[in-house]
Amino acid sequence: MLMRGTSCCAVKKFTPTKPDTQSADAAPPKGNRRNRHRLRAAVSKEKKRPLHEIILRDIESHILSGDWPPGQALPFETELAETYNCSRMTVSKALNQLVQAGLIERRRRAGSRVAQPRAQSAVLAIPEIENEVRSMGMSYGYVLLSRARRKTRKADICCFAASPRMTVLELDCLHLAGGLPFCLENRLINLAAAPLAASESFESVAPGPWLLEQVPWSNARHKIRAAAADARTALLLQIDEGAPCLVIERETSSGGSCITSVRLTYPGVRHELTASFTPTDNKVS
Amino acid sequence: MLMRGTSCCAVKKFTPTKPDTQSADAAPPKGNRRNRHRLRAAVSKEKKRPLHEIILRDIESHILSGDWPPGQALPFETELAETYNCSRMTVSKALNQLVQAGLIERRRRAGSRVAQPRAQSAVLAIPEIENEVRSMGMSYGYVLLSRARRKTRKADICCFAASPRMTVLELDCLHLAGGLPFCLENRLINLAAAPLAASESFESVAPGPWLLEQVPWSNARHKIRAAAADARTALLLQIDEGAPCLVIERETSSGGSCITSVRLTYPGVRHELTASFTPTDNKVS
DNA sequence: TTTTTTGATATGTCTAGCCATAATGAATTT
DNA sequence: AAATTCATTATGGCTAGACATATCAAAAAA
Repeated sequence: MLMRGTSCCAVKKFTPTKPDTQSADAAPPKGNRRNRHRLRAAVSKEKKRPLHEIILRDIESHILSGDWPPGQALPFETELAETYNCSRMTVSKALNQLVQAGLIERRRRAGSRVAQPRAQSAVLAIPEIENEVRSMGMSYGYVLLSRARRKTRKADICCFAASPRMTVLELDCLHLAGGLPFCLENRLINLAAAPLAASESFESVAPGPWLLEQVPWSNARHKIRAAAADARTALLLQIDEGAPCLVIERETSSGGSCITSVRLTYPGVRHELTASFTPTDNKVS
Repeated sequence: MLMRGTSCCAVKKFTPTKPDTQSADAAPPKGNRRNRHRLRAAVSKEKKRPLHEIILRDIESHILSGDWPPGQALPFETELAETYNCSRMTVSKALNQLVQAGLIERRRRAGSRVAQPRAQSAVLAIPEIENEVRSMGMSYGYVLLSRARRKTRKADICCFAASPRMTVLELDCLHLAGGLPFCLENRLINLAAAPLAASESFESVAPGPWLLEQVPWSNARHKIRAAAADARTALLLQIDEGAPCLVIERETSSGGSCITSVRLTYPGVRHELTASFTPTDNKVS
């Protein structure tokens, strides 16, 4: 109310490099908008990208280059709106995405500032084994080693160990790549949560893909560690006993109750997990 | 243009459970808005949470519960706007957050639908080693083993190996927890990118924290694998030669040029990486 | 029959405002 | 001096539209 003139949007912004050709002072909103569009296209050669993304990338580059160090206060929304000649909402959209990416922090009266670097984090992709094998250009094979129904034990992977005894289906399977052992899978399925598993043989379909079809969605917890191959593992994976293996354990739960847990054992020499992380564009590759 | 009546916002929405008390047909926008606010507070007991988040959680629960299976088409934005008695933009915000979370997919003419479950992914937190040790309630120690300036070699971690020979600072250090070896660090620092490193002894400060202060921000690539300890590693970590180790390699680059690479070797038996992942609320714990 | 055109439509982007809310600092009261 | 009030201010949330654009399907043209 006080600052009517500069309130939400800069109604008129004179870019130094290219003065507005049509300087009709009280131009109707439509005409003004056209002008802005043309001006934007002329100034930033990138015609296709939406404005909020241009703003995001621009600010991101200021931060990534060290131009704006951690703790640095960003211009206010209204100022940025004027700078980019757009509405406050568009700026806000860009800034909120930067908050999500962890690059900036915002507080209501205090404004926005560049965040302090946090703990290193990474988005880790743990693909379906079949896809993983095929994407390496190798043939995929699957063998069911054992299938048994039993009660949970203390030694079981965490979520099953914690809860009182429940009936689970235990599967041991071997995934092959190019005819050679690729990964050993030890799987527990909560029969209370996925009763259909009891009538599935799992001889031709691996439990992972099967479960994906059954259980709607999931929250997952992973543990990754290195371990020495025991005698049985060594035999099955055709490696030496004591050889290092990469072990990935995953518990999948849905709404508090554990659905399944799995332990994947990869020969250490043959397998590698990769993860990449960029602040804004954090895609799982 | 055709569907004027139902275009953007449902101007009037009669909730079955609570018919609108003020049924002034052409109520001014302001009064109407007040009504909506009161109505919303009465219907959904959650007063504090913003509407777009309520919508997000609501749709999320439909998907997570399996009520809306993968491939299921969601109601259109306009329909949801009517359902929740809000504007299309608010619905759009919620839906776009669900896209970011990977729960739904949207296409322009086709509408929105529940996404097929993708490759398992997880947000992996790789903390600063000192914090990691201290958070376990153990004392932290740091020892610099060697410090040398040299040219890059073919055998160096990828990004350095790829580029033509450049001058790097190579550091070997040992991190201790409770007086025992915890992690072995092999670090390369690009002296062109971080020239100040040349005049830092790294005898009292580990290169990780030091670099965080120097380099503004970073994109990182990680590789995780299991490997057997070689003679030197075994000696330094006080484990047996050939014992399994968890090896984490990280390359940090900024704007295309590699800043630093690091190989962290943890004794397999003593260390575990954990990662958690929930579709929408994916926090690094 | 095949290709092209055309219209319909749902989302994508953006605007120019509105009011709410949290945080701050100054003025006022206790 | 301490506590309380109060105006200020920047972000948070939201609206009621507008136009843009991708895309699907049906009609028209080849």
